[in-house]
Amino acid sequence: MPFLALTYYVNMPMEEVTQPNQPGLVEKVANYLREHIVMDHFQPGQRLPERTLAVELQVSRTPLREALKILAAEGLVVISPNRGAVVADVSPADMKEKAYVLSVLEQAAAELTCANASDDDIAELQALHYEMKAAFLRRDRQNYFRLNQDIHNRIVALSGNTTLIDMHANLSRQLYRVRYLSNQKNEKWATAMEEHEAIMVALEARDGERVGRELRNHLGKTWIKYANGDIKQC
Amino acid sequence: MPFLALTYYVNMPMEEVTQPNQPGLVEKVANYLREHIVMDHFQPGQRLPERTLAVELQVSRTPLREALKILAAEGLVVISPNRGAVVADVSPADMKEKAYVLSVLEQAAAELTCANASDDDIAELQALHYEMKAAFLRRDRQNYFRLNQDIHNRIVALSGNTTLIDMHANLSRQLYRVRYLSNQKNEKWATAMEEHEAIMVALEARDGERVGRELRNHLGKTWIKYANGDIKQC
DNA sequence: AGGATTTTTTTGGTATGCCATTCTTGGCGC
DNA sequence: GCGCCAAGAATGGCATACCAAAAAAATCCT
Repeated sequence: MPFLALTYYVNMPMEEVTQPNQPGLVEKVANYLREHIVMDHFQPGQRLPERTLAVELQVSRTPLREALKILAAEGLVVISPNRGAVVADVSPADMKEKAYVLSVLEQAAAELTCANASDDDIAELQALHYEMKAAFLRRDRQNYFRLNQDIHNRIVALSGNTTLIDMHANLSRQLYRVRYLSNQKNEKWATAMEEHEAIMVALEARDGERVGRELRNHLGKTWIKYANGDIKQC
Repeated sequence: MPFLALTYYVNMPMEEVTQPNQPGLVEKVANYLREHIVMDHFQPGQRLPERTLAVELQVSRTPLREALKILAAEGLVVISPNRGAVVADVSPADMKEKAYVLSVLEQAAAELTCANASDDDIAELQALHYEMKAAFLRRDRQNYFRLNQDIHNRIVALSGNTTLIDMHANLSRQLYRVRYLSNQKNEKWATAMEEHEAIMVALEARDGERVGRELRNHLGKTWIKYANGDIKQC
């Protein structure tokens, strides 16, 4: 049975880059490969031979190739001419790079959100924040993670800048695994929670500059530090 | 003769997203379409039928389709399931969005560059800056534009963050036409030049925060304002 | 036996054909 | 005359076949 629905991941942003009303085969294949890559079921550097993969996924080479092109444009695989596709290297250095850019994007989004969001939007963010705090107090890492992602994504979504939103979603996908692992073994959970509190306070005050700064600092401390360690230690 | 080498554009960043050592047919097609799209030889919203385009370009549908997928991932075309590809809308609103994100990325890059670049790198930037000033004094818009782009791209390149560099290059491509037109008819050329002077001074002082701020302000004033006008007025 | 060369095999690149879906248009009924 | 429905035409989606290039393996020569 191909295309098993990977239900064990939580709140991964999918397919914001294009808007396929009814996903075709290429989208399915792309999603499938994307999930397996970001969940590290494929080793970085591993070759992705077209024919064997095609028979495994029970699809033809054509949609597979198109899916690989998409993934290449997203930076998840690297295609060398006449050499085929390999899973892109996800070295700690790469993750740090991407995390840095992500923090920059979220900072910028936060500033826009402070300027543009309605009071109801802010209220909803606060509601989610308190839900997350509840999960924190219950030591419910799963829901904490989900709500945390939701809050960050919403802050970006509220910016109203679709370019920003798409780029953020794309980077977010690529960092999903690091984020997930970071959440599982983050010893400074309480600190992260405090930082979130500060972010929400600044957000309520609509102090865009401050929200952006807190957010960037928060992200930097949470992931970049983690990416310094060996990614493979899972 | 297909694939005429569009030599009339200046210093457009091409193909930083992937690194095809020897460009295959798909890359050629993608480059060709990309150039024509950003140079506005295709109307936004115009359909891109596979068969007719394939015969025009004298290639088969397969590489064409793959090229379109890449362009879709880059945001230049929109592919609807069973509806085909159309040139992505480049409304002033879209351009403003992209320009904003670009300014954010350049700001972040500038901060990294101030921290990481060697003195020689800074010196080279200053050299380019004075070349550009020379072009300004000669009222040589063509070379001014080229050198201006070169300086901005180098500042980003010196950040050392390849993710940032790739994203910047991608956005830069999409904004190429707006930038070009803006350069052709920018009345506040002297102001832009002054801002560039300020940027270089801050860069020499390696004041990352100030460079970033000046840069973002500069970009905002130069393009976002222009994007407010009717893009079609060319 | 070792290395270089040639042959075989694997793999990616491209073209083409068939099928499904969608758009169009002509005809029928209201 | 207007609108709806159906049949045909156009178009995209997918599969397959063939070709070229690169990698691997076997053979031949030294």
